[in-house]
Amino acid sequence: MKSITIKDVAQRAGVSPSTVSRVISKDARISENTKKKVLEIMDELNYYPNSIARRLANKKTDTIGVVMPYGTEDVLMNPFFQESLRGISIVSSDKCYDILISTSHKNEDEIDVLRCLIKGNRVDGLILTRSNENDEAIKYLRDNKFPFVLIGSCLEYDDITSVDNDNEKASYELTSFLIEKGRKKIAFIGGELHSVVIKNRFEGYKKALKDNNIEFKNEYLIFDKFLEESGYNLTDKLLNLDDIPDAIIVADDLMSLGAMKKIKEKNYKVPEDIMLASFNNSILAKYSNPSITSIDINSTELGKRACEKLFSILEGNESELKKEIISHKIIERDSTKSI
Amino acid sequence: MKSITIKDVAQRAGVSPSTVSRVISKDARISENTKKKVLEIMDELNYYPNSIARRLANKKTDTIGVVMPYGTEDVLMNPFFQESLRGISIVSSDKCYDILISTSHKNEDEIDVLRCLIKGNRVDGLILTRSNENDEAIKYLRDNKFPFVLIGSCLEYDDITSVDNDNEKASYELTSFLIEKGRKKIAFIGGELHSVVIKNRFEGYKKALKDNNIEFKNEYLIFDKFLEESGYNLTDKLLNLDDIPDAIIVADDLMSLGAMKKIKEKNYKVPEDIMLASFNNSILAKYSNPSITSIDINSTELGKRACEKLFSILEGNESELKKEIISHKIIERDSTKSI
DNA sequence: CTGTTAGCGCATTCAT
DNA sequence: ATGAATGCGCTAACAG
Repeated sequence: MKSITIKDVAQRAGVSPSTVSRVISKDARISENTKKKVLEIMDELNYYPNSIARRLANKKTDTIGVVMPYGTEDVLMNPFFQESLRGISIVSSDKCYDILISTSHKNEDEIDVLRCLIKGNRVDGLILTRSNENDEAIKYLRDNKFPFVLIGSCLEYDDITSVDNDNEKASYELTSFLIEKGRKKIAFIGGELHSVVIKNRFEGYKKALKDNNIEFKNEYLIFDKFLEESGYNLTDKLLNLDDIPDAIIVADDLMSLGAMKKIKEKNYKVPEDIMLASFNNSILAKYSNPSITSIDINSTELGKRACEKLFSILEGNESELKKEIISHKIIERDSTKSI
Repeated sequence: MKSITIKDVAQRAGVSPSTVSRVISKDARISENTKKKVLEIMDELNYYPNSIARRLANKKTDTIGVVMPYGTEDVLMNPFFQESLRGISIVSSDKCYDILISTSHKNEDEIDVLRCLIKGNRVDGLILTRSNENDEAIKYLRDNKFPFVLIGSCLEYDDITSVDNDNEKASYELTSFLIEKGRKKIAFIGGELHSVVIKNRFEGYKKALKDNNIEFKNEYLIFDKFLEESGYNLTDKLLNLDDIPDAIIVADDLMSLGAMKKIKEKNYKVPEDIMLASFNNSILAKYSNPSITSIDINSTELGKRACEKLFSILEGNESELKKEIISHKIIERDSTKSI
C-alpha cells in the first residue's frame, strides 16, 4: 500500500513540498489561490499527512500516555480506573490527542516501561493514575523533568502537579459517620499497602477513631490489591476473628463487593450485623444488594482535570496551582442504614 | 531535553551508526566483541531508540487501534467495552504493542477518523468493537485492504475476519427460557438500532416467540443507545402501555440496570411482576438487586481472540478461520426465578 | 509569498 | 563483520 506523500501533492499542484506543508499547517502567509489549488489536489489524491514523519520532524507525538498501577489487565476491571480513563479520554479527544495505554508488562520493571515511553518518544506527557510512598516512577519522571500529572498525591516532593481528593478528610467523615450510627468495632480494608490513597484513607480512619476514643485494633486492618477477590479474601480473615467487627470500611467499591459476598456467605446481615461503607461510588455501589454507602470521589472529574492540567503544562501555561483537590461526598445507601 | 541518538552511541563506542543499529535489531552477523561493547555504551549513556524515527524507517507503528462505536466517552461507561478492551490489552501487552484508543470526536465523520488513523500511519491494524448494517467503516477498511478484525459480525461481506458470539442462538435460548417460565408477554429492549448484535439478538427473540406460537407485538420492541439512561427511559414507555409485559429481555446489562430502576420506581416487582433477563453478564448483573439473569458472552475472550487474530494477520499467518464464534451461556439469577 | 536546503533518528542497501 | 550513503515523509531556516 504505497502512500501518497507531500511530494506527490506538490508535483501535481505544481508547487514545492514546503508550500504544501505550509498549507497543511495552516501557515498564514500563503496566497489564497495556491492554497485552494493545493487543497483541491490533496482532496483529489485523497492525501493524508503521515503522522509519523510529522512527529519526527516536529519532535512531538500528540499522544499522552496513561500509566496504571500493576498490570493494566487487572486494573481495567476496576471502575475507578475505567472512569478516570474516561475523563482523560474526554479531554484528550477534545484536543485531538491520542491516548496510549501503557500496557505494563507484568514482570518488567516499571521504570523500564517509563523509559521506553519517554526516551522512545512515544508520548508528550504522562498521567499517572496512582502514587505510592517513595514512588520510583514519580522520582524518575521528576528527575527527567518529563511532563506528567499525578492522579493522587505525592508525599515526598511538593512540586508535583497533581489532582486528588482529600482522602484523609473523606475517610475521617466516613468513619465518623459509622461511629454516629453506633458502631465501634470498625474494621478497615485497604487496597495496595503502599499507595498514598490508602495511606490517607487509613489516616483519616485512625484519626476518627481516636477523636471518638475508640481503640484502634491492629487485627481490624488489612490490605491487598484493588480487586473483588481481595475484598472477598480479606473479609474472610475479619470474620474469623474472635471479636468480629460491626462495621467495615473498604477502600474501594470493587473490593467491597467481594466483602459483601463473603459476609453473606457467612450468614451475616448487612447492615444489621455489619455495616459496610466504601470509596469511589462507582455504579457497582449503587446497584449492589444491599446498595453500598460510598464516598463519591468524582473519578471522571479526576481524570478530566488531570488531563487538562497536563495540557496546561504541555502548552507552557503552568500558571495553575500544582495541587488540585476535587470535592467528595458521602452517598448514603442501604449498607449503613440504621434499622 | 536533548535525547541521545544512535550517533552518540556509535561515536562513543568507536563504531558506525549502522553497527549500533544492527546491535539494536539483533542482527546476527556482528562480532560478539563489538556487540558487547555497544551494549555497554548504550547502557552507560542510558540510550533508548527513538520509536518515532524507527517507525518512520520501518513503516511500522507497533500500535493497534481500537475503534469504539459513537463517542468513546459514553462507551467507556459500558462494561462490555471495558472488558473487551481489557482482553485486547492483555494480548497486545504480551506482544509489546501499544493500544491506541480512537477517541472519536463527536461530530466528526467516522470515516475521517479512520482515514486519519490509517493514512496517517498511526496504527498497524485495527479492532472494531462493533458492527452495523451496511457499516461504512467496514467497507472503508475492506476497500483499503487495511488489516482489521471485527468484534461482531458483518452481514454484507464474508471475507471479514471477525470474532463474535452466536447472538441469535443466545437470544433464542434466553427467550425460550422465559417462555418456559410461563411468561408470554415478553418485551425486547435493544441497543443501537442498526447494530448487527442487536439485529441478531432480535432475530433470536422473534424466532423463539414464533416457535412457541406467541404473537410478536410491535409495541414491545424498542431501541436506543447502550446506556443506563436509555434502559431507564425505554422501560418507562413499556410500563405506560395498556398491556404491560411480564418479562423484558434487555440487550445489555447496563441498560437493564436502568430498566430495573424504572420498574422499581413504578412499584412493580422483579421477578414476580416482570422478569428481567439481559446480555453480557458483566459484574453489574451479578451484583444488582435482584441479581439479573444474563447471557455470559465472554467479553474479555472476545477482545483477546480479536487481538490474536489481528496479530495473525499482521504476521501474515492468515490461516485461521475468518469467522470465529465464542461460546455463550445463560447465567441464571434472581431476576428470573420462578416463585 | 514561495522554493531550496538541510535535518529529525533510524534502517538498509551497497560496498569493502 | 563493518562503514558510507541514501531514504522514510515532513518541517523549518534561510533565501529570494
